[in-house]
Amino acid sequence: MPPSNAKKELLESFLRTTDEFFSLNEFEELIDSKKKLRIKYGVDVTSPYLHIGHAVNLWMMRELQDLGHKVIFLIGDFTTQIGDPTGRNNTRPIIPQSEIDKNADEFIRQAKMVLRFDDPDLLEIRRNSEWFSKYNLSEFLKLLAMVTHSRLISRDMFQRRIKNQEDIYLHEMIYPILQGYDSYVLESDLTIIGSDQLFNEMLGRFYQQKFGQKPQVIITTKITQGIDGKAKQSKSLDNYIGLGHSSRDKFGRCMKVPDELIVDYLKIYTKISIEEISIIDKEIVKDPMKWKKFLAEEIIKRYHDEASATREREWFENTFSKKITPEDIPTMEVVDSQWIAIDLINKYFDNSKSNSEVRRLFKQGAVSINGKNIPLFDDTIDIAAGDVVKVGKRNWFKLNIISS
RNA sequence: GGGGAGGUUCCCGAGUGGUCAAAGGGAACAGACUGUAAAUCUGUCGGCUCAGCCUUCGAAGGUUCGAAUCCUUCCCUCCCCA
Repeated sequence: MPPSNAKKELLESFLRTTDEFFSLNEFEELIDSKKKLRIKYGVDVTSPYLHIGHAVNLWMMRELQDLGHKVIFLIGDFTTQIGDPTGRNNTRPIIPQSEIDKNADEFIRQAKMVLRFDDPDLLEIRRNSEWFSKYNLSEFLKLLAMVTHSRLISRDMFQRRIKNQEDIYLHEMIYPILQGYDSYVLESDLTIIGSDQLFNEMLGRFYQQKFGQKPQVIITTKITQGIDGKAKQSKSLDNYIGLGHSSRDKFGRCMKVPDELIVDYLKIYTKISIEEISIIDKEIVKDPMKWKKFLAEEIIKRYHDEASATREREWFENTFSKKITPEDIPTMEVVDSQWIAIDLINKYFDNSKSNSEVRRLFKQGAVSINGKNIPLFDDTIDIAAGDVVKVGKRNWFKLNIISS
């Protein structure tokens, strides 16, 4: 039987962002089976910041949703109490339940930018405390009896710690077992993950087989460097484009991406066709900025809309290329029309910067009013309503004088 | 239980009695340059009533004219042995 068009399209689309299938054959079988798939999407809600890297996985799931498959959005509220040791060279702090709930809400708010949450046939929300909080010890021991110690410590991360003579706490070793068991409980057919989760999800396959279930297919996705061109995107390095960022920030952050990364970003983070990207790849040296803006617009279109994309591009061009003071800047209301320069700026920053820091800004020539540089922080200046103050590259505000 | 190493400014990491607000790197910020919030270059990067003063080097005491550096106690982290 020749592959259907839909399947072909799906595979092509998936190949673009897939690192590895475990296995491709099994995946194709799943698609061919015409079965409504259950896609496990397990979430660690330690910190609720989704970036466009996470969203790569979400978009793949969204594609499956659009074909009628169902995402099981699994909040790992129980396992979060343990803390996933993945990628950590030290033990993760444990966060309280109230925090977990709050984070889960925020997480969902962001995931909604990609996944459909509106149809219970396409998405259901579960929590693994449902089964683990009342799980009994003898059952648990049976689970443990199925896995050997050497299998668990074969994990690269554990190996690293052993090599460095660092501690491995027992609950950390249990974590993969619990995550794996989730797959069995949810009868997962498929899960789409970062490659760092591979070991845990492989245990899912293991347990499913042990319990007579068909093992889930695992798809790991490609990872690109962060916007600083270094490590992968992360909150702590602040080198990510977050789903929670405003469209303006998304645009700016895209512009921060090193030129060399533009093509990779187009491949992974947009739906621009591969053919078109290969043309861009050849063109790009001539005018990297043009294509970086293009990338930024595409990304904003994906999470917001076309109008925002255009608006932010224009804002960026006007503000940074043409150096036109933007229209939509905050207004600061003041009473007096005569100020010591530094007091005015301090008022704007509202104690978020120290006096020394603000003085430095003056010294470095970062402060201007209506385009005229104010070099001395202790100058007395006369201001009028409508005056525009600029501090550094990205801070502007307008003055409004109110009568007391 | 025994032995050893260590806790330095946002991060990494030098510094072992004065020349230390503390090297170097990273991050960040500013300026220049640029078609980019890329790259590159330069500068800044504890606080203040700022050419001076004040507070920092896990905590508290002590020695000294003078301590991040020496001593004492305490707290914490890591490693080894049993």
